[in-house]
Amino acid sequence: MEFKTKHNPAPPTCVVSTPHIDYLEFLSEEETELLRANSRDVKYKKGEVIAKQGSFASHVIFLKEGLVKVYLEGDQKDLILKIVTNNHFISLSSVFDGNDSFLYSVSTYIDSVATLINIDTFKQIIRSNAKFATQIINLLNANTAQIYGRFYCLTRKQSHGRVADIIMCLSENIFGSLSFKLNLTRNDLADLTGLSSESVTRIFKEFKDSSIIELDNKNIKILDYERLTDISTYG
Amino acid sequence: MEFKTKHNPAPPTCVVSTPHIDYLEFLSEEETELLRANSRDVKYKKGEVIAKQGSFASHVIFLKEGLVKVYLEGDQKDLILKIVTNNHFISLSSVFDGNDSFLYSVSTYIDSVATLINIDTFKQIIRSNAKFATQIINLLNANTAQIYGRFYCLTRKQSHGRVADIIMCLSENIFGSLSFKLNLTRNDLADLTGLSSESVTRIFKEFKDSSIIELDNKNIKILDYERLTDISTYG
DNA sequence: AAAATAATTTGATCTATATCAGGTTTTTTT
DNA sequence: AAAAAAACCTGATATAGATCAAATTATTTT
Repeated sequence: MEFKTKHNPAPPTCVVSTPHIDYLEFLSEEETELLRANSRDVKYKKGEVIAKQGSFASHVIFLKEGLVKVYLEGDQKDLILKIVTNNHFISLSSVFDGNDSFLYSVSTYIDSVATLINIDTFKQIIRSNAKFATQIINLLNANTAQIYGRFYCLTRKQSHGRVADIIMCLSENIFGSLSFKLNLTRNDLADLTGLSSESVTRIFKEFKDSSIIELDNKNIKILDYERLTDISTYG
Repeated sequence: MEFKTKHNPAPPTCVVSTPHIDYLEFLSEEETELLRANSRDVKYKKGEVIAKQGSFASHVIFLKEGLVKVYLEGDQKDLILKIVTNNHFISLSSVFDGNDSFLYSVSTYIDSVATLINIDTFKQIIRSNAKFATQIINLLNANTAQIYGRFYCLTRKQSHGRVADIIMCLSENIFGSLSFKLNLTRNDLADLTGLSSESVTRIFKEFKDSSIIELDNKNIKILDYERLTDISTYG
């Protein structure tokens, strides 16, 4: 029997997959109350912009419900940094002295609810509660690890590997199942993989023709996970 | 007179340009002593590997002297995440519960001295000193902002823009002068820009021919900074 | 249900940049 | 100083994936 050692275990490339966060766990009753008093839940419809790159970040955003993308805008095409699922912080990187503006934009894929937490309150708690600060550091690091993985994927892998990556990441981290109904357009997938929508189409078809996935309109089923992994690492 | 508003000020794409850090400033005498007792300075020669991706991170690395690159290894070509200059932390992202391994490799461009700080000691201080933790969070965020900028550069800009970026970043953040002697090979530059060394050569020549830079062997002088900026944003 | 709109597929072409191969210059070693 | 090795430059060619255009299929609106 072969003993396989996993080296370089690849971080997920589309989504930050930290466990759901009960951020209140590390706070005293007082602190919890303070945070509650300075938070507000806001509903967003599908496609709406929650945060705009460059604008003043007066709050930290926690995604209570929904699914959003976090992306960089620039003179060229947008760059999607990550997808964030419910019960995760979206915008911790703006908790940053001297530059209280959003580094990126955030918009919703589906109807969503976000908790907006006043940034000064949030900072104040970080400055006084080292346990909480440690947790935040851990989250920031998980985020960094994921961004690195995605950075590597988009700069070093070619089209087939990228598409394989995104299929696996959606399956594992968003839908939690080998078969799922994709509520993203080919264009969304193109944005996510950094390819053109035509290329995504073609590669999906190839995967289908070689029975790696089953594909019926928007329904995807992964048939050969191992081959997908191979394509991801070597393609 | 035109009033120019800078929007989307681009973060540096090659290097983390936080001010030099006196990380002891936020520590009590006791803590400073504790840290000192659990730190060690180590000398590295040019080209040596200071940290290896995937290996156990038993310490946090602070670069006291020198110049290093931080890069991801993978099945494809390496990806340089950043350059780190003296008096900066190199490996904060490994201060991360549950995954105490280096996310990346680090190697020196020139002879360097690193302070290796025991990771448990470091974590202990973070957990008990919220001011210090806040500082670390700020550093992590500065790092994140820089990685985003580089991510954007390498995935969205084409060759000319990338070369322009790297020239400007080296000038501003590493050498602090419009003319400098490059102690990096064309291959290093290729790695840094994600291009082939031949492409770097060609683009350097084009920039020279259109008097954007002066180029004599390894000596570079920026003649037309504005044009370089334009190329960076639109090229 | 029909019409209109949007998304997807497919094939043909184009293009930026890599790769390859050769010669030249610079740097290092002897 | 000569020889060897490394780095660099230049032109020719190859290629992955983008773009364009037109046809088909889904979805939304009327």
